Amino acid sequence: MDDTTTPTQAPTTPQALFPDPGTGVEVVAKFFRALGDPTRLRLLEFLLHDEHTVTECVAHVGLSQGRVSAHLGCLADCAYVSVRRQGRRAYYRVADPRVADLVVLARALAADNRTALACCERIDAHHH
Amino acid sequence: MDDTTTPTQAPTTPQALFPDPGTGVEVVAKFFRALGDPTRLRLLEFLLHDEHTVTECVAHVGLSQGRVSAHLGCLADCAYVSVRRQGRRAYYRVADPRVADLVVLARALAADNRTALACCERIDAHHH
DNA sequence: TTGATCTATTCGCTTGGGCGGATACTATGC
DNA sequence: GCATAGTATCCGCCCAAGCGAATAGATCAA
Repeated sequence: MDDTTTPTQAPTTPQALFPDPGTGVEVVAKFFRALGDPTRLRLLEFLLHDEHTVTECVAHVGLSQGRVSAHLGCLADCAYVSVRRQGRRAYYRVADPRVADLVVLARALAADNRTALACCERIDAHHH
Repeated sequence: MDDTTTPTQAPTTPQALFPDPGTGVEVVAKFFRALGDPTRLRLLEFLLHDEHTVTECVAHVGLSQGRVSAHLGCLADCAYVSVRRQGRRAYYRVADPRVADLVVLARALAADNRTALACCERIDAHHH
């Protein structure tokens, strides 16, 4: 699905910092935010290795089926994962190999500063 | 899935997927979450090019001084930026060159799927 | 068909965290 | 000394979004 009617990029954003300023800060922030939830990040890393059904993901993260389904849908919306439907099952997997690069890079950075990160109370990885 | 055949691995986390599984999912998610806010992402990209004082950042994003200071503190806690104090001023800048790589990679991925991303209502980049 | 299984969506409930405004603290200038 | 500029922290307010439970569809098995 491509927006053939619109020109190459949106003329609305006032900043021209990056090669494609058409993708606004809001959208990129939303993209990052998708990985800002521990459950979704755990699911994504689970799907980096093999494709899995929703039920398998539920068993892996231990949350309610509805929640897991919504999280997977979110990851799919953000194109972190793709879905393959077969019968009544849905098989999710990581679509783009660059996703793994992104996670590895972030993990490397986070690991180098994990002490300071863990102490940061301004963001409290909200979980029980 | 044959997770029943669990070979002896990390005692705390059930997954041994990455070189450093010691850095938990919670911490990495917190790391991503720091960039999940449009204001912080805008500030980070502003600081990718040159170092800037808090006042300059306030002028750039147009929010209250207290908010901007807190955001910069958050970015510093997560080691995205470093601070240099001189007199009564604080100069912030991006510390690690890998941070630029991370942003560029994420922007490339987000740009490739910006249409779907923008339509994702499960995450509503919460901003007026 | 009927019933079981698998997935997606909706609904309250609750909390994390962004916001401005007020305030505290420190360094410079007069 | 006092005033001002620059920064950081605190305090309510309020909404995005995570959670489980219930429910709705859709597919397979008998």
